[in-house]
Amino acid sequence: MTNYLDELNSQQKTAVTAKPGRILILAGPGSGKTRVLTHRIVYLMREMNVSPWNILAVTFTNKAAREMNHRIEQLLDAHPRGLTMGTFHSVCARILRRETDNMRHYQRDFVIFDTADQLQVVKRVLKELNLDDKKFPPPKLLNGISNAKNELITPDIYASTNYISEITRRVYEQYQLILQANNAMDFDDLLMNTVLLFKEHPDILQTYQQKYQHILVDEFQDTNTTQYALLQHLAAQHNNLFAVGDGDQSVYRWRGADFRNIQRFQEAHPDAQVILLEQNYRSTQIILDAAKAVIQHNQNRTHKNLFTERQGGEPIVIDEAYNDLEEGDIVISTIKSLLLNGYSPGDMAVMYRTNAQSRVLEEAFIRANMPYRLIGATQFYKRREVKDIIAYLRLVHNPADSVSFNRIVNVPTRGIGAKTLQTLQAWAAANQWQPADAVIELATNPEVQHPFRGRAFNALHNFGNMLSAWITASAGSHVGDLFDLILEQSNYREYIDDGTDEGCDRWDNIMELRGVANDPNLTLSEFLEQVALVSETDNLEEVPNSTTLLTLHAAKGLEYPVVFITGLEEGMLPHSRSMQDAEELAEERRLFYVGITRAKDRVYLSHAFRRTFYGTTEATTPSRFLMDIPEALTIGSKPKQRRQESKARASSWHQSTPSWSSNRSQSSSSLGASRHSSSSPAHGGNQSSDKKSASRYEPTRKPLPKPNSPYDEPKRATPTSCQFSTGQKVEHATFGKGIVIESKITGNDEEVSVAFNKVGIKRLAASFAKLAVVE
DNA sequence: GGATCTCATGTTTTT
DNA sequence: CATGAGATCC
Repeated sequence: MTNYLDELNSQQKTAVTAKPGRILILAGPGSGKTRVLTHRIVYLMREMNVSPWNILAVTFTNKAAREMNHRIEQLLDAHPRGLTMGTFHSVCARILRRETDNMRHYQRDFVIFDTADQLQVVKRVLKELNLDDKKFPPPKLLNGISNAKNELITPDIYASTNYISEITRRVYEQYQLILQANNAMDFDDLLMNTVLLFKEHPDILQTYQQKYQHILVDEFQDTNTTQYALLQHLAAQHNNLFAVGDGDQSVYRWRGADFRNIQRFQEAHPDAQVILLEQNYRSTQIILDAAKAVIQHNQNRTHKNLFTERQGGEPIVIDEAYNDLEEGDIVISTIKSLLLNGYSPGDMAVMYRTNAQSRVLEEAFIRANMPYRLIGATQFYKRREVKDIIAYLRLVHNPADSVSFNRIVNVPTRGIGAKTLQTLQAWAAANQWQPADAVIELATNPEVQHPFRGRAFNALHNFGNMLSAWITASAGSHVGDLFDLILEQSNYREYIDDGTDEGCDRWDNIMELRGVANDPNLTLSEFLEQVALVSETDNLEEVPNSTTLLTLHAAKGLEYPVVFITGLEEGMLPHSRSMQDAEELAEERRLFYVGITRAKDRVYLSHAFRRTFYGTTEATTPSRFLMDIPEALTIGSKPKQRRQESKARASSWHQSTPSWSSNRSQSSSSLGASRHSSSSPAHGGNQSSDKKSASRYEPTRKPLPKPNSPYDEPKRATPTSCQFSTGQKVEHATFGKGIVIESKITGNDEEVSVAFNKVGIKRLAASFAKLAVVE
C-alpha cells in the first residue's frame, strides 16, 4: 500500500498527484486511464485526507463502475466505505429518489421505463392526437424526444422549425404528461430531471455540491449536453472535476454524446490542467503505428504522441475473401493456426460493424465446432417472458404504471379483451384513476358504480382481487416470495411453458430471473431499479475460454491479444449511412481506430469481394480505411483497385497472400481441425447470450462447402525433416526465450513444443511461429 | 382470443 | 433474407 504511486509512469503520476481543481486527462487507448482514476481516488483519500463520502466517481457502464470499485478495494486492501461510484443513470436515480418530496410530478416509488415502454407511450400519444403512425414512425419521434432530453430541452422550450419537429414537440409534451401520470421516468429523464431539480432548487444543489467535493468522470468524450451540465452544476462550488477521456474514441455521437465537451471544458476553464497519457501498455508498435495512421486523417483533434515499449511486432494481416462465407472460414482457419501457436480461444475477438454480420461468422464457428461467445444478441431483459414478469412486479410496486398494466392485464388471457379494456379506460379516466386503480376499486368496493356486467365484470373483478392481494403481500414479503405468488396465481407457467423447446427455454429464463429476485436483502424497489439499469452483459458470467464475437461499439474498453476486424468494405465500414456526412465519416474512422487499438499482439483485417445483404449478393469495394495503413506495416493483399471476378480467382488471391496460404492449408488439413476442436463442445459458445440462437440457426443452416471445395488452395508440401531439435534454445516474438522439448512432423507441418521461461510450455507450428534459434 | 398471413423494414444502443 | 408488427380470418 505504501508504494502505489511507484507503479505509475511520469504522466500517470502527474495526473494522479495533480493539485485538485479542474483537470482534464486525455488518455490514449491502453494508456492506463482506469489505473489513473483508481489511483487518483486512493491518492485523494490517503494523501489529501479527503473522506470517501466526499468523492463521486461516475462512469457510463456498470461494468466500469464495478471494475473501478474492485481495483480501489485492492489498492486499499479494504472496501472504500462511503464512496459514491456508479453510472450517470444510477447516481441520478439515487438523487431523484431521495428528493421526490421536492418534485412536483413524482413520488418516491417512480419506475424506470425502458425503450419498449417508451414506444408504447408514444403510440398512445399518437392515438390521442389522432396522428398517423405510418407518417410519423414512433421510433423516429422517440429519437427526437431523446435528443431533446440529451440537450436539456424541455417541451416548453422545444423550438419547432418545421412540420415534423412541431409534431415531435406536441408528442413530446403529451409523452411527458403520460410519464408523470404513470410515476415513471425514462433513461433520459433520470439525467434531465436531476439537472432540472438542481436548477430549480439551488439549496438542494448546494447540499450535493457540499457532499461531492471531488468528482471524477470516466469516458468524458461520451458525455452529452445534459451530463455535461450535471457535472458543471455539481462541480461549480468546489471546482474539483477530474475528467478522463479520449476524443479519438468517441463513437456515440448518434446518441447525443458530444466529444466537443472536451473542448468546451477547456474553453470554460482556461486554467484547467490538461495532462496527456501517451504511453500505451497494450499494443505492439506496429499496431499502434497502424492505428495512428488511420486516426490522423481526422480533423480537429488533439494530437497525442502514442508510444509503446513493445517495439516491432507482428505485421497487420490484410486479407480478401471471395465472399462473406469465405471470410468466416478464413477467420476460423486463422484461429486454428493461432491455437497451435499457444493462443487460446478466449484470447481472440472477432469484430464487425453491424450485428447482422455476426450470423455468417457464428455459422462458421458452429461448423468448425469452435467455442464462441456472442455479445449483443437478444438481451435477457428484453425477452417477452422476462418483461411480462417484470411488468407484474412493477405494477404491484407502482399501480400507476399503465404501460405495465396494459402489458399483462390479459397475459395470460383471462377474458379481458379490447372492448372491455376500452370501457375500463373510459371509466378509469372519468374517475381520475389509472386502470389498475379501477380494477382494484372494482374488486374491493362492492358499492362502486361501474359499467360492467357478466363475464367482463367477473374477469376484471378476479384480476383486481389478485392485484390487490399481491400489493398487500408485497409489503411484508421478500421479492422472491412475491415472485412465486404472482407466478402461481397468474398461471403464467401453463401459459408460457407449452411443452415445446421454446416454451421450456422461456420458463428457464423466468427461473433465471427468479434467481436474481431471490436475494433476501433486496427490496422490490431495489430489484426493479437494478433490473432497469443493469444490462445483460453486466450480469452473465463469461463463458470460459471462447472466442468473442462483438460489434466494434461493444469492443470499446476491452482488449484482446488477437483482434479480427471483418467486413472492411465501403458501405459496411464506413457504413453506407455515414458516408454522406463528414462528421459521421470521422466517427466511422474512430470506430475502426477503437477496433485496432483493442489488440495487444495481432490484428487481422478482412474484407469480402462479394457480400450478401438482404438476400442479394453484391460486389464490394474495399474500405477506404484500409488504404490509410502504411504498406510497410501490413502483409496480405493490400487492396488497390477492385478485383475482377473470374475463374482465375482461386489462384489469384492465394498467390498474392503468401502468409495466408500456409496458414490456411495447414488448418484445413487434419492438423488444425481434428486435434484442436475436440476440447470444445458443439455449441459451447452460445449458451450464454442467446439460448434461442442454436435452434434459430439450425433449420436455416445450409450445407456449406467443406473446407475442401471451391475456394480451397493447393496443399503445401509436407516438410520432410525437423528444423528444430530437443534442447535447442529458441526465441519467440511474443513468448520470449525458451528451450525446445520436442519436435515432430504432424500433418504437413512441424510441431514444436517449447518450454518458455516466462509462459511455460507451448505447442507451436513451425511454419507459423517465427521461432528464432538462439546462439 | 388465437393462429396465420402480409407487408415494411433493415447501423451502432453504455442506461 | 428474416424479423416483427399489424391486419385478417376463424
